[in-house]
Amino acid sequence: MDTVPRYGYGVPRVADHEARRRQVAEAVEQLIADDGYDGVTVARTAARAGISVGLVQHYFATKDDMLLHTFTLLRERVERRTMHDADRAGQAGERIEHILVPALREMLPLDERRRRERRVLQAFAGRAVENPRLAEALRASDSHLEGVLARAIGNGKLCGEVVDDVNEADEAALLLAHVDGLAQLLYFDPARSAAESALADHVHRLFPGPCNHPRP
Amino acid sequence: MDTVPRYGYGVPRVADHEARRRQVAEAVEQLIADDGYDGVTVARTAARAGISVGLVQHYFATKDDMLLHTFTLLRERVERRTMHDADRAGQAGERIEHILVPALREMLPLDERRRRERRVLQAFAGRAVENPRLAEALRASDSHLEGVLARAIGNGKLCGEVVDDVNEADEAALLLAHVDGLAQLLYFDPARSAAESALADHVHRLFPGPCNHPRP
DNA sequence: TCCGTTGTCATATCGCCATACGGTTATTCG
DNA sequence: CGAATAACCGTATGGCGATATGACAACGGA
Repeated sequence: MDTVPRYGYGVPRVADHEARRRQVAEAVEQLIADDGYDGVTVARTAARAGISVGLVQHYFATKDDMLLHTFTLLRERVERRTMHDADRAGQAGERIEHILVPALREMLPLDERRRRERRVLQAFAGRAVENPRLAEALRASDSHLEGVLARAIGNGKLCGEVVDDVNEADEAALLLAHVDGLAQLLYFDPARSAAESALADHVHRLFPGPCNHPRP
Repeated sequence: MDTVPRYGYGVPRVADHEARRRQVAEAVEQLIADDGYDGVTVARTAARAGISVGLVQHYFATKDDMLLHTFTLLRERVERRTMHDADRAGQAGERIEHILVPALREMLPLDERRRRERRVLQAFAGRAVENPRLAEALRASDSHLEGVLARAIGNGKLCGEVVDDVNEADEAALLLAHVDGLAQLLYFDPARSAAESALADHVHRLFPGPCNHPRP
Protein backbone atom coordinates (compact mmCIF):
# COMPACT_ATOMS: atom_id res chain seq x y z
CA MET A 1 0.00 0.00 0.00
CA ASP A 2 2.76 2.42 0.98
CA THR A 3 5.35 0.72 -1.18
CA VAL A 4 5.09 3.32 -3.89
CA PRO A 5 8.52 3.37 -5.59
CA ARG A 6 9.16 6.80 -4.15
CA TYR A 7 10.70 7.89 -7.37
CA GLY A 8 13.89 9.10 -5.94
CA TYR A 9 16.58 8.54 -8.54
CA GLY A 10 18.87 11.37 -9.31
CA VAL A 11 15.96 13.43 -10.46
CA PRO A 12 15.70 17.16 -10.26
CA ARG A 13 13.06 19.19 -8.58
CA VAL A 14 11.73 16.54 -6.23
CA ALA A 15 8.33 17.27 -4.81
CA ASP A 16 6.55 15.06 -2.29
CA HIS A 17 4.30 13.16 -4.60
CA GLU A 18 2.08 11.62 -1.98
CA ALA A 19 1.69 14.86 -0.09
CA ARG A 20 0.53 16.62 -3.22
CA ARG A 21 -1.97 13.91 -3.96
CA ARG A 22 -3.22 14.10 -0.41
CA GLN A 23 -3.56 17.83 -0.75
CA VAL A 24 -5.71 17.46 -3.84
CA ALA A 25 -7.78 14.69 -2.29
CA GLU A 26 -8.40 16.88 0.71
CA ALA A 27 -9.72 19.62 -1.56
CA VAL A 28 -11.97 17.16 -3.35
CA GLU A 29 -13.38 15.90 -0.08
CA GLN A 30 -14.16 19.39 1.10
CA LEU A 31 -15.81 20.19 -2.19
CA ILE A 32 -18.01 17.11 -2.04
CA ALA A 33 -18.98 17.87 1.53
CA ASP A 34 -19.83 21.47 0.68
CA ASP A 35 -21.33 21.27 -2.78
CA GLY A 36 -21.86 17.61 -3.52
CA TYR A 37 -20.21 15.28 -5.94
CA ASP A 38 -21.32 17.21 -8.97
CA GLY A 39 -19.80 20.31 -7.49
CA VAL A 40 -16.40 18.80 -8.05
CA THR A 41 -14.67 20.04 -11.18
CA VAL A 42 -11.00 19.92 -11.87
CA ALA A 43 -10.87 23.68 -12.00
CA ARG A 44 -12.63 24.15 -8.69
CA THR A 45 -10.52 21.47 -7.08
CA ALA A 46 -7.37 23.19 -8.22
CA ALA A 47 -8.60 26.51 -6.90
CA ARG A 48 -9.55 24.95 -3.58
CA ALA A 49 -6.17 23.32 -3.26
CA GLY A 50 -4.47 26.55 -4.22
CA ILE A 51 -2.75 25.12 -7.28
CA SER A 52 -3.27 25.20 -11.02
CA VAL A 53 -5.41 22.95 -13.16
CA GLY A 54 -2.30 21.73 -14.91
CA LEU A 55 -0.77 20.58 -11.68
CA VAL A 56 -3.80 18.54 -10.77
CA GLN A 57 -3.48 16.87 -14.13
CA HIS A 58 0.15 16.25 -13.42
CA TYR A 59 -0.72 14.21 -10.37
CA PHE A 60 -3.87 12.56 -11.64
CA ALA A 61 -4.16 11.33 -15.19
CA THR A 62 -7.90 11.66 -15.10
CA LYS A 63 -10.63 13.12 -12.98
CA ASP A 64 -11.81 9.65 -12.20
CA ASP A 65 -8.43 8.75 -10.72
CA MET A 66 -8.63 11.83 -8.60
CA LEU A 67 -12.02 10.91 -7.18
CA LEU A 68 -11.02 7.31 -6.65
CA HIS A 69 -7.94 8.31 -4.74
CA THR A 70 -9.98 10.67 -2.62
CA PHE A 71 -12.33 7.85 -1.78
CA THR A 72 -9.49 5.48 -0.96
CA LEU A 73 -7.82 7.91 1.40
CA LEU A 74 -11.10 8.71 3.09
CA ARG A 75 -11.95 5.08 3.68
CA GLU A 76 -8.47 4.35 4.94
CA ARG A 77 -8.76 7.18 7.38
CA VAL A 78 -12.13 6.02 8.66
CA GLU A 79 -10.97 2.45 8.96
CA ARG A 80 -7.83 3.45 10.77
CA ARG A 81 -9.80 5.52 13.22
CA THR A 82 -12.52 2.94 13.68
CA MET A 83 -10.54 -0.22 13.81
CA HIS A 84 -7.56 0.97 15.72
CA ASP A 85 -9.07 -0.46 18.88
CA ALA A 86 -11.11 -3.26 17.42
CA ASP A 87 -8.12 -4.96 15.91
CA ARG A 88 -6.69 -5.91 19.24
CA ALA A 89 -10.00 -7.11 20.53
CA GLY A 90 -9.54 -10.09 22.80
CA GLN A 91 -5.95 -9.39 23.57
CA ALA A 92 -6.24 -7.30 26.66
CA GLY A 93 -8.46 -9.63 28.61
CA GLU A 94 -11.26 -7.13 28.42
CA ARG A 95 -14.63 -8.08 26.99
CA ILE A 96 -14.49 -7.84 23.21
CA GLU A 97 -17.98 -6.41 23.23
CA HIS A 98 -16.73 -3.44 25.18
CA ILE A 99 -14.05 -2.75 22.64
CA LEU A 100 -16.24 -3.27 19.60
CA VAL A 101 -19.13 -1.05 20.54
CA PRO A 102 -17.21 2.22 20.82
CA ALA A 103 -15.18 1.30 17.76
CA LEU A 104 -18.28 0.83 15.63
CA ARG A 105 -19.92 3.82 17.23
CA GLU A 106 -17.12 5.82 15.68
CA MET A 107 -18.66 5.13 12.28
CA LEU A 108 -21.93 6.80 13.17
CA PRO A 109 -22.43 10.46 12.23
CA LEU A 110 -22.65 11.71 15.79
CA ASP A 111 -20.98 15.06 15.31
CA GLU A 112 -20.56 17.59 12.55
CA ARG A 113 -17.25 16.22 11.40
CA ARG A 114 -18.61 12.72 10.97
CA ARG A 115 -21.77 14.05 9.39
CA ARG A 116 -19.64 15.65 6.74
CA GLU A 117 -17.76 12.43 6.31
CA ARG A 118 -20.99 10.51 5.98
CA ARG A 119 -22.19 12.96 3.41
CA VAL A 120 -19.14 12.33 1.29
CA LEU A 121 -19.29 8.57 1.69
CA GLN A 122 -22.95 8.58 0.77
CA ALA A 123 -22.19 10.51 -2.38
CA PHE A 124 -19.49 8.01 -3.30
CA ALA A 125 -21.79 5.08 -2.61
CA GLY A 126 -24.31 6.55 -4.98
CA ARG A 127 -21.74 6.78 -7.73
CA ALA A 128 -20.53 3.24 -7.08
CA VAL A 129 -23.59 1.85 -8.84
CA GLU A 130 -22.44 3.39 -12.08
CA ASN A 131 -18.68 3.39 -11.61
CA PRO A 132 -17.10 -0.07 -11.57
CA ARG A 133 -13.79 1.13 -10.18
CA LEU A 134 -15.52 2.85 -7.31
CA ALA A 135 -17.69 -0.19 -6.74
CA GLU A 136 -14.61 -2.35 -6.57
CA ALA A 137 -12.90 0.00 -4.14
CA LEU A 138 -15.98 0.08 -1.95
CA ARG A 139 -16.20 -3.66 -2.00
CA ALA A 140 -12.55 -4.06 -1.13
CA SER A 141 -12.82 -1.62 1.71
CA ASP A 142 -15.88 -3.35 3.11
CA SER A 143 -14.23 -6.73 2.80
CA HIS A 144 -11.33 -5.49 4.82
CA LEU A 145 -13.54 -4.23 7.61
CA GLU A 146 -15.50 -7.45 7.53
CA GLY A 147 -12.28 -9.37 7.90
CA VAL A 148 -11.33 -7.43 10.98
CA LEU A 149 -14.76 -7.92 12.51
CA ALA A 150 -14.79 -11.60 11.63
CA ARG A 151 -11.49 -12.00 13.42
CA ALA A 152 -12.89 -10.25 16.48
CA ILE A 153 -15.88 -12.59 16.45
CA GLY A 154 -13.53 -15.53 16.05
CA ASN A 155 -11.65 -14.38 19.13
CA GLY A 156 -14.96 -14.15 20.88
CA LYS A 157 -15.60 -17.80 20.16
CA LEU A 158 -12.21 -18.76 21.55
CA CYS A 159 -12.76 -16.99 24.81
CA GLY A 160 -16.38 -17.97 25.19
CA GLU A 161 -18.07 -14.66 24.59
CA VAL A 162 -19.58 -15.87 21.35
CA VAL A 163 -21.49 -19.10 20.95
CA ASP A 164 -19.75 -21.64 18.76
CA ASP A 165 -22.26 -22.11 16.01
CA VAL A 166 -22.26 -18.63 14.54
CA ASN A 167 -20.69 -18.05 11.17
CA GLU A 168 -18.28 -15.22 11.80
CA ALA A 169 -18.10 -14.11 8.18
CA ASP A 170 -21.87 -13.81 7.99
CA GLU A 171 -22.14 -12.09 11.32
CA ALA A 172 -19.42 -9.62 10.41
CA ALA A 173 -21.19 -8.71 7.17
CA LEU A 174 -24.53 -8.42 8.93
CA LEU A 175 -23.11 -6.27 11.68
CA LEU A 176 -21.49 -3.93 9.20
CA ALA A 177 -24.69 -3.72 7.18
CA HIS A 178 -26.62 -2.84 10.31
CA VAL A 179 -24.15 -0.15 11.28
CA ASP A 180 -24.42 1.25 7.78
CA GLY A 181 -28.19 1.36 7.99
CA LEU A 182 -28.02 3.07 11.36
CA ALA A 183 -25.52 5.60 10.05
CA GLN A 184 -27.88 6.38 7.21
CA LEU A 185 -30.76 6.78 9.61
CA LEU A 186 -28.77 9.09 11.87
CA TYR A 187 -27.66 11.15 8.94
CA PHE A 188 -31.18 12.01 7.94
CA ASP A 189 -32.51 12.04 11.48
CA PRO A 190 -29.78 13.03 13.92
CA ALA A 191 -32.20 13.04 16.83
CA ARG A 192 -32.85 9.30 16.70
CA SER A 193 -30.64 8.44 19.61
CA ALA A 194 -32.17 4.97 19.71
CA ALA A 195 -29.76 4.10 16.92
CA GLU A 196 -26.87 4.03 19.33
CA SER A 197 -28.49 1.55 21.65
CA ALA A 198 -29.53 -0.54 18.69
CA LEU A 199 -25.88 -0.89 17.81
CA ALA A 200 -24.97 -1.83 21.36
CA ASP A 201 -27.81 -4.34 21.46
CA HIS A 202 -26.70 -5.99 18.26
CA VAL A 203 -23.17 -6.43 19.53
CA HIS A 204 -24.44 -7.58 22.88
CA ARG A 205 -26.53 -10.30 21.29
CA LEU A 206 -23.48 -11.40 19.35
CA PHE A 207 -21.28 -11.56 22.45
CA PRO A 208 -23.60 -12.84 25.17
CA GLY A 209 -21.20 -15.01 27.14
CA PRO A 210 -18.60 -14.08 29.74
CA CYS A 211 -14.95 -13.92 28.80
CA ASN A 212 -13.62 -17.23 30.06
CA HIS A 213 -10.06 -17.06 28.88
CA PRO A 214 -8.55 -13.71 29.68
CA ARG A 215 -5.08 -13.42 28.24
CA PRO A 216 -2.21 -12.76 30.62
CA MET B 1 -43.68 -2.10 -18.85
CA ASP B 2 -45.44 -2.48 -22.20
CA THR B 3 -48.37 -0.31 -21.19
CA VAL B 4 -47.02 2.65 -23.14
CA PRO B 5 -50.07 4.67 -24.21
CA ARG B 6 -49.12 4.34 -27.86
CA TYR B 7 -50.49 7.75 -28.65
CA GLY B 8 -53.34 6.90 -30.97
CA TYR B 9 -53.82 9.78 -33.34
CA GLY B 10 -57.17 11.34 -33.00
CA VAL B 11 -56.54 12.33 -29.41
CA PRO B 12 -54.06 15.16 -29.78
CA ARG B 13 -56.24 17.83 -28.32
CA VAL B 14 -56.21 16.27 -24.89
CA ALA B 15 -53.49 13.74 -24.29
CA ASP B 16 -53.31 11.72 -21.10
CA HIS B 17 -50.99 13.90 -19.16
CA GLU B 18 -50.23 11.49 -16.38
CA ALA B 19 -49.69 8.62 -18.77
CA ARG B 20 -47.14 10.64 -20.72
CA ARG B 21 -45.31 11.58 -17.58
CA ARG B 22 -45.30 7.97 -16.51
CA GLN B 23 -43.93 6.99 -19.89
CA VAL B 24 -41.06 9.42 -19.55
CA ALA B 25 -40.39 8.39 -15.96
CA GLU B 26 -40.26 4.80 -17.08
CA ALA B 27 -37.63 5.68 -19.66
CA VAL B 28 -35.61 7.55 -17.05
CA GLU B 29 -35.73 4.62 -14.70
CA GLN B 30 -34.53 2.25 -17.37
CA LEU B 31 -31.73 4.59 -18.29
CA ILE B 32 -30.56 4.89 -14.70
CA ALA B 33 -30.69 1.15 -14.25
CA ASP B 34 -28.72 0.59 -17.44
CA ASP B 35 -26.26 3.45 -17.53
CA GLY B 36 -26.45 5.14 -14.18
CA TYR B 37 -27.75 8.50 -13.15
CA ASP B 38 -25.24 10.39 -15.23
CA GLY B 39 -26.34 8.42 -18.23
CA VAL B 40 -29.62 10.24 -18.13
CA THR B 41 -29.83 13.14 -20.56
CA VAL B 42 -32.98 14.70 -21.83
CA ALA B 43 -32.10 13.67 -25.35
CA ARG B 44 -31.48 10.04 -24.43
CA THR B 45 -34.60 9.95 -22.33
CA ALA B 46 -36.66 11.22 -25.24
CA ALA B 47 -35.13 8.65 -27.54
CA ARG B 48 -35.75 5.87 -25.04
CA ALA B 49 -39.35 6.92 -24.64
CA GLY B 50 -39.76 7.19 -28.39
CA ILE B 51 -40.66 10.87 -28.35
CA SER B 52 -38.93 14.14 -29.08
CA VAL B 53 -36.87 16.31 -26.81
CA GLY B 54 -39.41 19.04 -27.16
CA LEU B 55 -42.17 16.82 -25.89
CA VAL B 56 -40.25 15.90 -22.80
CA GLN B 57 -39.88 19.60 -22.14
CA HIS B 58 -43.57 19.98 -22.70
CA TYR B 59 -44.28 17.65 -19.81
CA PHE B 60 -41.42 18.58 -17.50
CA ALA B 61 -40.29 22.15 -17.07
CA THR B 62 -36.84 21.06 -16.08
CA LYS B 63 -34.68 17.98 -16.02
CA ASP B 64 -34.72 18.07 -12.26
CA ASP B 65 -38.50 17.83 -12.22
CA MET B 66 -38.25 14.87 -14.50
CA LEU B 67 -35.87 13.04 -12.20
CA LEU B 68 -37.85 13.92 -9.12
CA HIS B 69 -41.05 12.63 -10.63
CA THR B 70 -39.29 9.44 -11.62
CA PHE B 71 -38.16 8.98 -8.06
CA THR B 72 -41.58 9.67 -6.67
CA LEU B 73 -43.29 7.15 -8.91
CA LEU B 74 -40.65 4.55 -8.17
CA ARG B 75 -41.00 4.96 -4.43
CA GLU B 76 -44.76 4.88 -4.64
CA ARG B 77 -44.59 1.67 -6.59
CA VAL B 78 -42.25 0.03 -4.12
CA GLU B 79 -44.32 1.17 -1.17
CA ARG B 80 -47.51 -0.03 -2.72
CA ARG B 81 -46.01 -3.40 -3.42
CA THR B 82 -44.36 -3.69 -0.04
CA MET B 83 -47.00 -2.33 2.21
CA HIS B 84 -50.03 -3.70 0.54
CA ASP B 85 -50.04 -6.52 3.04
CA ALA B 86 -48.45 -4.82 5.97
CA ASP B 87 -51.08 -2.18 6.21
CA ARG B 88 -53.74 -4.57 7.32
CA ALA B 89 -51.46 -6.22 9.83
CA GLY B 90 -53.37 -7.25 12.90
CA GLN B 91 -56.74 -7.30 11.23
CA ALA B 92 -56.97 -10.86 10.08
CA GLY B 93 -56.17 -12.46 13.40
CA GLU B 94 -52.93 -13.75 11.98
CA ARG B 95 -49.65 -12.98 13.70
CA ILE B 96 -48.46 -9.55 12.59
CA GLU B 97 -44.94 -10.88 12.47
CA HIS B 98 -45.97 -13.29 9.75
CA ILE B 99 -47.38 -10.49 7.66
CA LEU B 100 -44.52 -8.09 8.20
CA VAL B 101 -41.65 -10.38 7.34
CA PRO B 102 -42.67 -11.19 3.77
CA ALA B 103 -43.71 -7.58 3.26
CA LEU B 104 -40.31 -6.25 4.25
CA ARG B 105 -38.60 -9.07 2.41
CA GLU B 106 -40.13 -7.56 -0.69
CA MET B 107 -37.74 -4.62 -0.30
CA LEU B 108 -34.65 -6.79 -0.53
CA PRO B 109 -32.98 -7.19 -3.92
CA LEU B 110 -33.65 -10.90 -4.20
CA ASP B 111 -34.18 -11.09 -7.92
CA GLU B 112 -33.00 -9.25 -11.00
CA ARG B 113 -35.97 -6.94 -11.09
CA ARG B 114 -35.47 -5.78 -7.55
CA ARG B 115 -31.73 -5.56 -8.06
CA ARG B 116 -32.37 -3.08 -10.83
CA GLU B 117 -34.76 -1.22 -8.59
CA ARG B 118 -32.20 -1.12 -5.83
CA ARG B 119 -29.63 0.18 -8.25
CA VAL B 120 -31.86 3.07 -9.16
CA LEU B 121 -32.81 3.86 -5.59
CA GLN B 122 -29.19 3.79 -4.57
CA ALA B 123 -28.33 6.25 -7.30
CA PHE B 124 -31.10 8.55 -6.14
CA ALA B 125 -30.01 8.27 -2.52
CA GLY B 126 -26.54 9.32 -3.55
CA ARG B 127 -27.87 12.48 -5.19
CA ALA B 128 -30.11 13.25 -2.25
CA VAL B 129 -27.11 14.55 -0.33
CA GLU B 130 -26.65 17.31 -2.86
CA ASN B 131 -30.23 17.81 -4.01
CA PRO B 132 -32.56 19.26 -1.40
CA ARG B 133 -35.72 18.43 -3.29
CA LEU B 134 -34.67 14.83 -3.65
CA ALA B 135 -33.66 14.73 0.00
CA GLU B 136 -37.06 16.01 0.98
CA ALA B 137 -38.83 13.47 -1.20
CA LEU B 138 -36.73 10.67 0.24
CA ARG B 139 -37.44 11.83 3.75
CA ALA B 140 -41.15 12.05 3.08
CA SER B 141 -41.24 8.61 1.57
CA ASP B 142 -39.36 7.12 4.50
CA SER B 143 -41.62 8.88 6.96
CA HIS B 144 -44.60 7.36 5.31
CA LEU B 145 -43.20 3.86 5.52
CA GLU B 146 -42.21 4.44 9.11
CA GLY B 147 -45.74 5.49 9.87
CA VAL B 148 -47.13 2.30 8.45
CA LEU B 149 -44.65 0.22 10.41
CA ALA B 150 -45.28 2.16 13.59
CA ARG B 151 -48.97 1.47 13.24
CA ALA B 152 -48.27 -2.22 12.78
CA ILE B 153 -46.15 -2.22 15.91
CA GLY B 154 -48.88 -0.37 17.74
CA ASN B 155 -51.33 -3.06 16.71
CA GLY B 156 -48.83 -5.56 18.00
CA LYS B 157 -48.95 -3.93 21.40
CA LEU B 158 -52.72 -4.06 21.44
CA CYS B 159 -52.88 -7.74 20.73
CA GLY B 160 -49.96 -8.68 22.94
CA GLU B 161 -47.39 -9.59 20.34
CA VAL B 162 -45.23 -6.61 21.24
CA VAL B 163 -44.17 -5.73 24.76
CA ASP B 164 -45.67 -2.52 26.01
CA ASP B 165 -42.60 -0.45 26.68
CA VAL B 166 -41.23 -0.20 23.18
CA ASN B 167 -41.39 3.12 21.39
CA GLU B 168 -43.06 2.28 18.12
CA ALA B 169 -41.74 5.28 16.25
CA ASP B 170 -38.17 4.43 17.19
CA GLU B 171 -38.62 0.77 16.44
CA ALA B 172 -40.15 1.52 13.08
CA ALA B 173 -37.23 3.74 12.11
CA LEU B 174 -34.71 1.21 13.34
CA LEU B 175 -36.39 -1.62 11.51
CA LEU B 176 -36.44 0.34 8.29
CA ALA B 177 -32.81 1.31 8.72
CA HIS B 178 -31.89 -2.31 9.26
CA VAL B 179 -33.77 -3.42 6.18
CA ASP B 180 -32.01 -0.73 4.21
CA GLY B 181 -28.62 -1.90 5.41
CA LEU B 182 -29.49 -5.48 4.54
CA ALA B 183 -30.68 -4.43 1.09
CA GLN B 184 -27.39 -2.66 0.54
CA LEU B 185 -25.49 -5.73 1.67
CA LEU B 186 -27.46 -8.00 -0.61
CA TYR B 187 -26.97 -5.69 -3.51
CA PHE B 188 -23.22 -5.94 -3.34
CA ASP B 189 -23.20 -9.54 -2.14
CA PRO B 190 -26.27 -11.39 -3.43
CA ALA B 191 -25.01 -14.66 -1.99
CA ARG B 192 -25.31 -13.53 1.63
CA SER B 193 -28.50 -15.38 2.31
CA ALA B 194 -28.02 -14.78 6.01
CA ALA B 195 -29.48 -11.34 5.40
CA GLU B 196 -32.95 -12.80 5.03
CA SER B 197 -32.86 -14.57 8.34
CA ALA B 198 -31.46 -11.46 9.96
CA LEU B 199 -34.56 -9.62 8.86
CA ALA B 200 -36.82 -12.35 10.18
CA ASP B 201 -34.91 -12.38 13.47
CA HIS B 202 -35.24 -8.65 13.91
CA VAL B 203 -38.99 -8.78 13.40
CA HIS B 204 -39.27 -11.81 15.62
CA ARG B 205 -37.50 -10.03 18.46
CA LEU B 206 -39.91 -7.15 18.02
CA PHE B 207 -42.98 -9.41 18.11
CA PRO B 208 -42.09 -12.08 20.64
CA GLY B 209 -45.48 -12.62 22.24
CA PRO B 210 -48.45 -14.65 21.07
CA CYS B 211 -51.41 -12.93 19.52
CA ASN B 212 -53.89 -12.74 22.37
CA HIS B 213 -56.69 -10.85 20.77
CA PRO B 214 -57.49 -12.26 17.35
CA ARG B 215 -60.12 -10.19 15.63
CA PRO B 216 -63.32 -11.91 14.55
C1' DT C 1 28.32 25.45 -16.94
C1' DC C 2 24.76 23.36 -19.55
C1' DC C 3 21.51 19.53 -20.35
C1' DG C 4 17.68 16.82 -19.20
C1' DT C 5 14.07 16.00 -16.32
C1' DT C 6 10.32 17.23 -13.56
C1' DG C 7 7.25 20.65 -11.37
C1' DT C 8 4.22 24.22 -12.52
C1' DC C 9 1.26 27.34 -14.99
C1' DA C 10 -2.07 29.52 -18.46
C1' DT C 11 -4.80 28.88 -22.20
C1' DA C 12 -6.84 26.44 -26.16
C1' DT C 13 -9.86 22.91 -27.79
C1' DC C 14 -13.73 20.38 -28.36
C1' DG C 15 -17.73 17.88 -27.19
C1' DC C 16 -21.84 17.56 -24.69
C1' DC C 17 -26.03 18.92 -22.72
C1' DA C 18 -29.92 21.68 -20.79
C1' DT C 19 -32.75 24.81 -22.35
C1' DA C 20 -34.83 28.16 -25.75
C1' DC C 21 -37.25 28.82 -29.89
C1' DG C 22 -40.07 28.56 -34.02
C1' DG C 23 -42.64 25.76 -36.75
C1' DT C 24 -46.30 22.07 -37.90
C1' DT C 25 -50.36 19.23 -37.21
C1' DA C 26 -54.77 18.14 -35.67
C1' DT C 27 -58.56 18.76 -32.73
C1' DT C 28 -62.35 21.27 -30.52
C1' DC C 29 -65.56 24.91 -30.19
C1' DG C 30 -68.27 28.52 -31.87
C1' DC D 1 -65.85 26.14 -41.61
C1' DG D 2 -62.22 28.74 -39.35
C1' DA D 3 -59.71 30.38 -35.55
C1' DA D 4 -57.74 29.10 -31.22
C1' DT D 5 -55.20 25.96 -28.78
C1' DA D 6 -52.55 22.12 -27.26
C1' DA D 7 -49.59 18.22 -28.71
C1' DC D 8 -45.59 17.53 -30.94
C1' DC D 9 -41.18 18.05 -33.60
C1' DG D 10 -36.33 19.63 -34.97
C1' DT D 11 -32.73 22.57 -34.35
C1' DA D 12 -30.14 26.52 -32.46
C1' DT D 13 -27.59 28.40 -28.62
C1' DG D 14 -24.80 29.16 -25.01
C1' DG D 15 -22.20 27.59 -21.30
C1' DC D 16 -19.44 24.55 -18.89
C1' DG D 17 -15.98 21.23 -18.13
C1' DA D 18 -12.41 17.54 -19.08
C1' DT D 19 -8.49 17.14 -21.34
C1' DA D 20 -4.65 18.68 -24.57
C1' DT D 21 -0.92 21.61 -25.44
C1' DG D 22 2.98 24.50 -25.11
C1' DA D 23 5.78 27.40 -22.37
C1' DC D 24 8.62 28.44 -18.38
C1' DA D 25 11.13 27.49 -13.94
C1' DA D 26 14.00 25.14 -10.92
C1' DC D 27 17.16 21.77 -9.79
C1' DG D 28 20.36 17.56 -10.11
C1' DG D 29 24.01 15.53 -12.56
C1' DA D 30 28.00 15.59 -15.85
